[in-house]
Amino acid sequence: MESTSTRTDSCAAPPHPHRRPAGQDSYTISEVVAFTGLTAHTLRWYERIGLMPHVDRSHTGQRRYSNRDLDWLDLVGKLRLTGMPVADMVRYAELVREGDHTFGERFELLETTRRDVLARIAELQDTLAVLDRKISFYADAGRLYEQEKTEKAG
Amino acid sequence: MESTSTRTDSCAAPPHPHRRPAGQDSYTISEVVAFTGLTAHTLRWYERIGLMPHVDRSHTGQRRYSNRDLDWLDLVGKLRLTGMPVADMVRYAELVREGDHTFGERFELLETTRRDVLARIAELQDTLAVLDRKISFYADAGRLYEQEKTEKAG
DNA sequence: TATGGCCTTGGAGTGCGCTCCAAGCAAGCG
DNA sequence: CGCTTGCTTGGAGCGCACTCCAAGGCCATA
Repeated sequence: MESTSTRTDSCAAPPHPHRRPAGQDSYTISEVVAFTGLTAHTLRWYERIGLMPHVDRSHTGQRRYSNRDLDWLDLVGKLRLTGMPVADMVRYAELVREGDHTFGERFELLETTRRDVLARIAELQDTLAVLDRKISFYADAGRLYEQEKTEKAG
Repeated sequence: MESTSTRTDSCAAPPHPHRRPAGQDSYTISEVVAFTGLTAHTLRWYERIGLMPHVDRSHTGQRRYSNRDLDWLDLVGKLRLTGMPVADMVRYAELVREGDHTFGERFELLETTRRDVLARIAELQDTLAVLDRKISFYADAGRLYEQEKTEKAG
């Protein structure tokens, strides 16, 4: 994925149960839809905008995805969850296509993303604290409300 | 904010330096822009779609925001960071307007949001792990690359 | 042979969250 | 008075990330 040389990215992904072994890894678009949760429209759109490396075709011109493609889609899915714009992911894909001399730039892009993710987690934890305070306020208020009703009734 | 009764939400916010004391809390839209980072367009749009409680007006019809409004905007800002759709925030605002009998529903909405935020944090930490693996891969690859250059040169 | 299912394409459409525009009003200043 | 600044409004427009459409090809089964 990251490398066009023999030195490939061996740190890619944990094993997936539905995957076929190397050599027989040829999935139709609808299989990939089932695996990833993306729509076929989105998969084709990713290709159009340059977010996918070249995808193999059958003799009738239909897409045939490889394990490598699935790995890439996993990464894209993760990056998408961080809120990274698609344009930035396309940039990363371009760097991968350009070869090993872009290692440095890829490194920096990932580092920046990492910092963004850390900041995002911090923001969310901040928000969580606010939510927790509000939730316990409402829990207390709810108890008081129930109590008042009982007192009025009794 | 949460309550129309005397039992108000006392757990709202840490002190903000730029705020004026109760009684003199009357901010123009451009002041609120400076405080919140939102645009005036967005502030007016929030009002149009029902995301703001009623905002005071000056004798000439200009908006005058209160500390209470700023607290509300802080909360909205936090919820926005969680990715909560604006429509859901509008729903929450409606519940607040409807009065104390919606406490239960507000509680549930916040609880659901809390769970979403926890899930989101977990996703991001997952992504962080992937990024860290890739980053260390590129760090190693970069070192190897430098070494090769040196060997060729030497 | 025909019917259905799965796939192909370029291009148009959608929903969200803003973002901006045109036209106009009120206040302050030289 | 004219000019600038800051605000008002309804409605149109924009960018992103899809999402869908129309029209058609290939092929297996009845």
